[in-house]
Amino acid sequence: MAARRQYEELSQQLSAMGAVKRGLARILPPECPAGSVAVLVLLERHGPMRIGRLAELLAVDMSVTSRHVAHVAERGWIDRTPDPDDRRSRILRLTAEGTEQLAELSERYVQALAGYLEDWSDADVDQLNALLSRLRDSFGDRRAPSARLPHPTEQTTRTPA
Amino acid sequence: MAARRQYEELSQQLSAMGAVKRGLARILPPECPAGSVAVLVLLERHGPMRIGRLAELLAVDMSVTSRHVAHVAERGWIDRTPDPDDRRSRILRLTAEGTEQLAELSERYVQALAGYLEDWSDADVDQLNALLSRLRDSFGDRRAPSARLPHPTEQTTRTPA
DNA sequence: TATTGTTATACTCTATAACTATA
DNA sequence: TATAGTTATAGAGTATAACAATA
Repeated sequence: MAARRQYEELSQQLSAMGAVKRGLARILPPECPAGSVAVLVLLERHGPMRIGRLAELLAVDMSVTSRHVAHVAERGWIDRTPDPDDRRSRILRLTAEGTEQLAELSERYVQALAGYLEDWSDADVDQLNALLSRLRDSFGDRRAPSARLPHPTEQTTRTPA
Repeated sequence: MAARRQYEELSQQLSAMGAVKRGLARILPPECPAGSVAVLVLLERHGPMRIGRLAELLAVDMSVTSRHVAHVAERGWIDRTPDPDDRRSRILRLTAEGTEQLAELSERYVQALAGYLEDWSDADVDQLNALLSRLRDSFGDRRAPSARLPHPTEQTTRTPA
């Protein structure tokens, strides 16, 4: 349990992260906004999955996920095959083009970060990664790359009907 | 200079911060979205200023700042008095109502963070604050609470005419 | 002419709610 | 009836560009 002043500063720091995110977003190609990147990355990390699972990992509503997925599917970066176990669903899978796009994106991110963070040590970056991962955990987000124990009360990311 | 894998993870962590920001945004009253909070906080920390300076601190375009400022001014949280030195500008200043609103917001943030981060130590929060501050610095953002040395090449936050 | 600020327009990301198809 | 997914609509945040007033 930390002090009031620390929390005030943290809320400031978090709201200021917008500038950092915009800095990273600027390096993306116009056809591939941040939402698309997130879809591609999660499909690579976790393998093929249904849209509901993806929404959970993204920690956004399924309706949002549906639009991001439509965007990347239109560009051929993923395909959607019927789920044999449940015909309401389709299985999302990265295509070869998607994998290629992802490699290109990763290259851009790494280049940009290497430029911005040239004076950061290995340990600094590790520490920041670890703290951010823990922060997301504390906020109840269970997205990669910090997958954890499944919770007994699995919350849905769904608009309540 | 860190390794490729660390940069890839960091870009992931940063994009995942959206969930944390949404978690914090949900505690705000409907009349006072995050953009308004940022304006109020900066006016409290830095004192009265013009809109151009505020845009710089917010690290967003002046057009965006103008809208946020209009929002908080309409609600009486700031006032705008003509700048005697330059009649194109007005000086933005927190009102008593604004200060009150800010106290209420601060309370909400602290409560929320204390809840989310109950198992974080003092030192953990300090460390995260320090790393986030440094991260913003590395991305060239000069917003509070990590004000630093002024740069000789003061970049504008302005749409290029 | 250049600068400060405002406004119009457009785009991304998000949530809520209504809807379709299947379970 | 309930669930998986889609679509329509709305709102916040942002940027670009055109504009007004002043320097």
